[in-house]
Amino acid sequence: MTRTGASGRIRPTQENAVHAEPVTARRIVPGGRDATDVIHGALRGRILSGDIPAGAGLSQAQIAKEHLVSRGPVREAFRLLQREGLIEVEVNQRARVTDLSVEEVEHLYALRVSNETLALGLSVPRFTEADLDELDRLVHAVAEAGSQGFDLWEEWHHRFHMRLVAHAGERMLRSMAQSAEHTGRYRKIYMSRDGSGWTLGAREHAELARLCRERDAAAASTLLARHLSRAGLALIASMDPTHEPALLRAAIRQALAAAERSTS
Amino acid sequence: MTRTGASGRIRPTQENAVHAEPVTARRIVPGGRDATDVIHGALRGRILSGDIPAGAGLSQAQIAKEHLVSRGPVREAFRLLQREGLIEVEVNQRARVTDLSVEEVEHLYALRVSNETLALGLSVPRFTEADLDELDRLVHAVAEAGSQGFDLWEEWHHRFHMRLVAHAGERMLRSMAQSAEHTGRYRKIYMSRDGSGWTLGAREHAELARLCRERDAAAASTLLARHLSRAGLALIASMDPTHEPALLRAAIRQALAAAERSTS
DNA sequence: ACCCCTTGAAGTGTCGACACTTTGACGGAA
DNA sequence: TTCCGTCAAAGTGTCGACACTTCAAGGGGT
Repeated sequence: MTRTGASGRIRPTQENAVHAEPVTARRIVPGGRDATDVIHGALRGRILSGDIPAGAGLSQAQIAKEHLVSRGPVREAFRLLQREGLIEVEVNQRARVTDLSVEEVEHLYALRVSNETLALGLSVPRFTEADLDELDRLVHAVAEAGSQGFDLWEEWHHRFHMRLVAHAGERMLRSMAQSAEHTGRYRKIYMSRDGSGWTLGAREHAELARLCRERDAAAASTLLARHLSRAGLALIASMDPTHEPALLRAAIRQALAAAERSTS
Repeated sequence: MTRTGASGRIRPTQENAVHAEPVTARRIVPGGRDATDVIHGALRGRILSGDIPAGAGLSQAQIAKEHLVSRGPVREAFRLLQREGLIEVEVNQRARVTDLSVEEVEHLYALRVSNETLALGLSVPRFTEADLDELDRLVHAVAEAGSQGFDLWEEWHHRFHMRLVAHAGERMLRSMAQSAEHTGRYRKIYMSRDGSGWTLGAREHAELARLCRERDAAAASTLLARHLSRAGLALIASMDPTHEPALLRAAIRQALAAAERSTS
């Protein structure tokens, strides 16, 4: 391979991307992507989509060969994935894709319910007209993407939910995005694709957008809490019907109590 | 420097640790620390303690020289710090220590209030006798450390709060620990060391431990919410008296409403 | 005086090489 | 047969080297 050299930003050669990551054309301008970012994104996508299953082992050498880079950037990408909780790394051993337990999925949803309802309460009074229009557009995009496979739907669905809490500040956003992505991974594996969940979700999305436009923070928060908790409880039940999601139920109670109180 | 070679776990040579990280003897056995971990820990400590101030630039080469390693491990440590939000990195430019805005501090506290009260509610019924004894011990340790400088106090204080929510699962714990550490950084800078905050905090810690022992989840959550929110509001006020912490107030309302409701 | 260009030092991204560890297969002893 | 030591292959942690980028200081032309 030709030496790319320093800051050796990866040239868009045909040979790269052996795994041909579709890479949904995110932010072209604001901040160059180095090899680490490319590999991190590729692996993250493959893990979250289930392409690389939980428990699988990842070898630095192999990933490096697949992407035609040396092991340096791969190691850095691994560290990012490790921090995100997507892989586990022991010194001198191959990295392994993490396998979330029912309990962890439950906790992830509890965090989502608690944080996203909170953030939504803050966001509603701050939405601009442009935000609200964007929300409506996303509602339609999600509905349309629903007929074109899970991955695309998940992508738009995720954007909708992130937009909903966009005014909560970058720090909270990152925290929430992380939980949301993790749950997405398991949704794909456990949820059936053609249940009533989709159409029901679509209706709730539209309703959420409407409540935001009416600046009804309490109602919107309540609906979001129900929306998330129903999805979470269904996912948990499909993973292990005997598991009793105490924390998630507590989070739901907390969110509903807060919304209810804010109306009075 | 002698070649350490592969898996080249850093030997405890005298020459290493130019910066003589005191490294509070954390987990000696479970998982060897490689160079990246050592450097990450050292830098994290120096940033959180304020030794390296916000806005400062960090050069890979310089850090590498200080720790007598090559730039490889330093780069990996930087990735970790970046993901934790402690430094910002642009391609081809030196890393810079992040400077949190009042708003971000507020959001961090909002997350803490929301998540930690939730987690405490789950933990209270699950505490073992050993847990409760450990809590009492930590209460005393915090009080004692209070007379020995901020850093030590912060260390024990942090452990107390983490113990309080220890039964919430590793995933939630990590999320909360991160918020807590960030806020700690700013507490050191902005809070006066010898105010009433310390003794007041100590009394509340003891009270919290007592409520846990009595398995009064609602009262404990309420107290924790007040404890955190008072600290947060004071810190925010000292950073920028004109800032109105809407989100934090919302989080407090949410937490209190949830606790109140769970009693009825 | 001002502006542009060169230039060199400091710094970054990446690579290939080397020392060491882990793993699993093989073969001999019990 | 089962168990344990041997040993090569695969894999990991780290290093020094090189290509490239950034940035600020200086010098020449206008």
